Amino acid sequence: MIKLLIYEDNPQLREGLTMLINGSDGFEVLAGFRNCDHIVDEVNAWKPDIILMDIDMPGCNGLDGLKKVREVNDEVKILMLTVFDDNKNVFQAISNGANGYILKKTPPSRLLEYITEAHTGGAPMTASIATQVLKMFSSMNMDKGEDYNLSEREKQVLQYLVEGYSYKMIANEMFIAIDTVRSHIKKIYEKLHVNSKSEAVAKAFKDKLV
Amino acid sequence: MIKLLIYEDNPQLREGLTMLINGSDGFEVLAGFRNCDHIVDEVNAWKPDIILMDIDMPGCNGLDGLKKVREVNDEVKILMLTVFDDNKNVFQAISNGANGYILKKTPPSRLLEYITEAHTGGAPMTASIATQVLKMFSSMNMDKGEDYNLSEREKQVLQYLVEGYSYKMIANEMFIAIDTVRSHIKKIYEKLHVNSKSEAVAKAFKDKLV
DNA sequence: GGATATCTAACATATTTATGCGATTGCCCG
DNA sequence: CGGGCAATCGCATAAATATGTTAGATATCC
Repeated sequence: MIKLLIYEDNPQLREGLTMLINGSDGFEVLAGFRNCDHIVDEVNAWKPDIILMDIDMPGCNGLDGLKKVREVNDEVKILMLTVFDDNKNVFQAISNGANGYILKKTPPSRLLEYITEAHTGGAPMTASIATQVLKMFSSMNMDKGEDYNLSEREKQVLQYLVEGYSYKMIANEMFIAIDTVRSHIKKIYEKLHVNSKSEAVAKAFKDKLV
Repeated sequence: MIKLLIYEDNPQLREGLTMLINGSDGFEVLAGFRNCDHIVDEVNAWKPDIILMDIDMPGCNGLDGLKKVREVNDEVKILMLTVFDDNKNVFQAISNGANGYILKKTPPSRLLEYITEAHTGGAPMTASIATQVLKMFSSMNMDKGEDYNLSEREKQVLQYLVEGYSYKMIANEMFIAIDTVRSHIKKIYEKLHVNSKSEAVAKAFKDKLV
């Protein structure tokens, strides 16, 4: 038996969801609330498996509720419900530990599937939401800027620089003379078009050389 | 009518998918191939709406195929098929522009739904895949590490350091004496627990202070 | 009023970096 | 075989940075 709490400010929708879910075998709605002002207490009291959480609620909204619950409970699965596939909210919800993100217009049959999936550890999301997520993903560039043709040895030295080593320490770590370290670094500066250690470090981060 | 190409090295599975899909109204499998060595030509010739692409194929695998197609065609929807919800591959596929990522064990009825969703612009993925994606998301921390209580002025100075300015240049930019710059930087080092410019720069990047 | 913090500034000194001009040893490639 | 290049070292010098100590002016908080 999967036990649920519902947070949804619209009474019609709340009742509708409750009836739908209670009318299905293996599901039980423990209670429904119109906002999540006291969600932590409520979760502690009812110990649900799943929470259906509307995003747009007066008072404490769904994202706040999500955060409040996650501060004290990582177990309960939280499905976010929303009317739009709003980029920003999706992102917020995901990084705050939501277990799924589905549109309210999801047909009832699908909703029950989603609940089941969430209960078994999946992360259900409607295809349109998934599109948002994937777009976000590919927009956060994972491409490694330029290459600069650094030699192996130069890459090692740069690595040490990034980690805050002095020339002397690098020489020790690499078993070479400090003057050799200088030589390498001079070459690195040429290749990166910089002329100081901190610029090289900055460039290494920016271009994801490290 | 949704037109598909199938790339799958296992003949049984390829035939099975073809029969399943051709047996359903509104779908048509144009052709099936055992690897994607000539995928660009094939896509140009057949002009499919959707490509079902196995990840694990001998010769040119699914990820390579994905890349090759995306170099010349952003329109066709590509659904990746896989036996495992392998973290690394999911990630690769997503950043290379796949439109969905589904497990082969997906029941036939669902598969057709997924194809339809992809065709209408959605990004179908099975719940277990979505879990992977969400995990990746929350692991790539968007949280701004610590705060370090840098004062306004100190933040400005750090900003200049990150941009590769020397003390002298910073003094000029900020209309203060170079000794004052020194003072600020000393304080910054204390607060960040570092003792060199490049360490401070590195920390600024790591903790997203800039 | 006193404690605390920031911003400002100065002086001294030791260490580190940046730069230039070498040189030798291998190694690969045409 | 000779030319190019990476890797190794040396020396010298100028510039930048790190560290310590001190201190006045201001603002804020209790």
